[in-house]
Amino acid sequence: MANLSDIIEDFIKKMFDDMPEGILEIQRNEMANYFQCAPSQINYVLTTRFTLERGYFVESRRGGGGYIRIKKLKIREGEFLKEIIEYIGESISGSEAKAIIERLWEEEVITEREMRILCAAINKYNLPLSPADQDMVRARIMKAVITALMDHEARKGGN
Amino acid sequence: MANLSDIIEDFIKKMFDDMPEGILEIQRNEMANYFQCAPSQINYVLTTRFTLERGYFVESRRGGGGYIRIKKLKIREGEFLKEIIEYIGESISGSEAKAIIERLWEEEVITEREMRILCAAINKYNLPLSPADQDMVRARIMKAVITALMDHEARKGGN
DNA sequence: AGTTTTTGACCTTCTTTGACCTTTAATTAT
DNA sequence: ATAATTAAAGGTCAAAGAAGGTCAAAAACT
Repeated sequence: MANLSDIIEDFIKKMFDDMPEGILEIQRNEMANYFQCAPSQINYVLTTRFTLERGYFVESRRGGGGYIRIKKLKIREGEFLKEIIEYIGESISGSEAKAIIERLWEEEVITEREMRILCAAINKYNLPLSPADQDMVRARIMKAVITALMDHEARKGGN
Repeated sequence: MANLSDIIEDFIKKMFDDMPEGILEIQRNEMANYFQCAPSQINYVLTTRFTLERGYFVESRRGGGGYIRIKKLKIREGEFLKEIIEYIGESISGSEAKAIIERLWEEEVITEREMRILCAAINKYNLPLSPADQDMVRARIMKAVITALMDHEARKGGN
């Protein structure tokens, strides 16, 4: 984990621990200065790690007194899994799939054990197919599993 | 006598001696440089020697700060799950796979939820491939998942 | 002959940097 | 007071850099 983007990502995520509201404001230049990097690297981290699919919403304002505000989204039980299924679509890369699985765990939709099961099932070394087929099969597996989870929840809840 | 691939294999395996967690990270180019070989030879060694069947799990990431992570799976000898993996082999039909999953549930190796997750993952309707490929991919997924479960249990159970 | 290993050319993904741009607030000049 | 200017943010985009991946042909074993 030697790259700066990951370090910045972790740093920001830790800042959320002190923010019970789940809303955080940062100054781009201050942060860039702290990490001794180009300011645009902060944007890079935000656009690759703090996306909607990963459960964050980013707003900002320029000019004097400007800021970047990052909100950690609270999931809406009923629609959360449905949205993820839509996001997955027909094909998904290994790294995106992994991000989704991690998010499901963070949101406590799946257990750690289940996370491991899923990661194993979609790992490219375990899917001996052409890259394009891998992405397609991965999307199918992900959607099937999430659908199964939804069904399970529904049955439990409705009895 | 020993060819380069064997030497690299041994070298990597020795590196595990210093890693009590059984998780190792290497740099492909660094390693290729050390052994004065083509970088792709490292991939060759990984795909032929560090497979699930041999008890390893490989993940990687490209780009700056990229890496190849090799996990030596912790598996207790003589475990029931190991027999199942052998039984699965290279290819398995949907009905056989389903029977195995149900058996795992009956033996309380997996929860009901996990059973549903697995059944969804290996269902033929979710694997848009030729029948032969389906059976092969299904076997891979089953083995990967069972291996992940064994590793998870072994790590949890205080090594 | 058949299988395994080795090599190399070419590809994809992810990160970092920098030059240039836009928006907003604060200050200054009229 | 208002308009013009300056300062203070943040934004964009493309190029360069830093990994790792793939595939098939050639070479070396058995």
